[in-house]
Amino acid sequence: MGNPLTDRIAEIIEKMLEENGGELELQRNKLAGSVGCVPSQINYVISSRFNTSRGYIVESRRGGGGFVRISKISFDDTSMRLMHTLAAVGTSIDVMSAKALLISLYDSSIITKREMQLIYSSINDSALSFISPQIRDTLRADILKSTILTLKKITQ
Amino acid sequence: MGNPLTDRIAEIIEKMLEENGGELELQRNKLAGSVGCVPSQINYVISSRFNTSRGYIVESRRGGGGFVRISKISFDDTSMRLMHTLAAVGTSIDVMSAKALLISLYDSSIITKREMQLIYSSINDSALSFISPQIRDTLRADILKSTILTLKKITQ
DNA sequence: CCGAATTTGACTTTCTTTGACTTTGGCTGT
DNA sequence: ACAGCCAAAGTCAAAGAAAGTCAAATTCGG
Repeated sequence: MGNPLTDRIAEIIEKMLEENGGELELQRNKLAGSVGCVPSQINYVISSRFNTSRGYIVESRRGGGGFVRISKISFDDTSMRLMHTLAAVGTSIDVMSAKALLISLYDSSIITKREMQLIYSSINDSALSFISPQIRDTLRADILKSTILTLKKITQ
Repeated sequence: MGNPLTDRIAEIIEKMLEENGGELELQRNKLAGSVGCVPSQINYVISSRFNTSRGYIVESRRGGGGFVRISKISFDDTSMRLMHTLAAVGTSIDVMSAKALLISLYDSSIITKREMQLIYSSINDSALSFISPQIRDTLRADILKSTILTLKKITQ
């Protein structure tokens, strides 16, 4: 216990997210200052608690006026199906299985044919040919999960 | 948050562009004065936000009565446009530029908003966080090019 | 005690802001 | 015509402002 820093920071962020309807923009150094930790701790919290597989989308910008934007993807309607798909992707997925998942989403009219083709073009082996085969499936899973989460976010 | 100067100036220019049907002539020092910044800041905004890869053409003249003319490129031919975009991606591309290209394709009605968001989700830093930063931009370019080629194939 | 999670900080990268200096073009007086 | 002045815009590099990365050190749960 000791209530690790990470948990306290995660709580703060969750609270802010709730107050802001699931989306917030924070300044890494400000938050670190107010909590009294080093800035990179915020990165740790975000990558360990607000990552894609937990249903968050994170964007950021450096330099003057920089920020970190975190948005939570809601868990409601059609998204049950998408959550299921997300889980099916797991931490690693091969081209064939990925294609099958996409076809199945298309069959259920969750994505259009065009969208299916576009998504497929971003995860097939030729798009990722530059990446070594050992980690290609992991990367493919990451990309696919990011896309599915976005789908969840924008479908409604 | 901090809403950097650059963004405010870019917004002003965008608004003027819209009001003028995609073409405008401004005076660098006047604009700088009215915004309250140093003149060269305007150059920074223009080169970082209104460059060729974002689909703008910039011309200017020095001396008395000088001006900066910014015009938005309009491609009537979709396939031409996609080839241009493909070239703009090159062998490596950062998130900001990639996003700008996608927005520009959306503005030209070549992709839908949903498609823009989906493609973006497959190339943003969080999707590729597993990949080392040194090669991330190269991978991003590969994925984006693969997607654009598919777009070219399926857009009749 | 071991391995996983956390904490820390030095270093890197990206983006923005500023200002000193340069270049260009038009105008004016001769 | 043209020399010189002035009014623009351009260039570039340094300084500043954030966020990101990485790995060593520490702590925690089993």
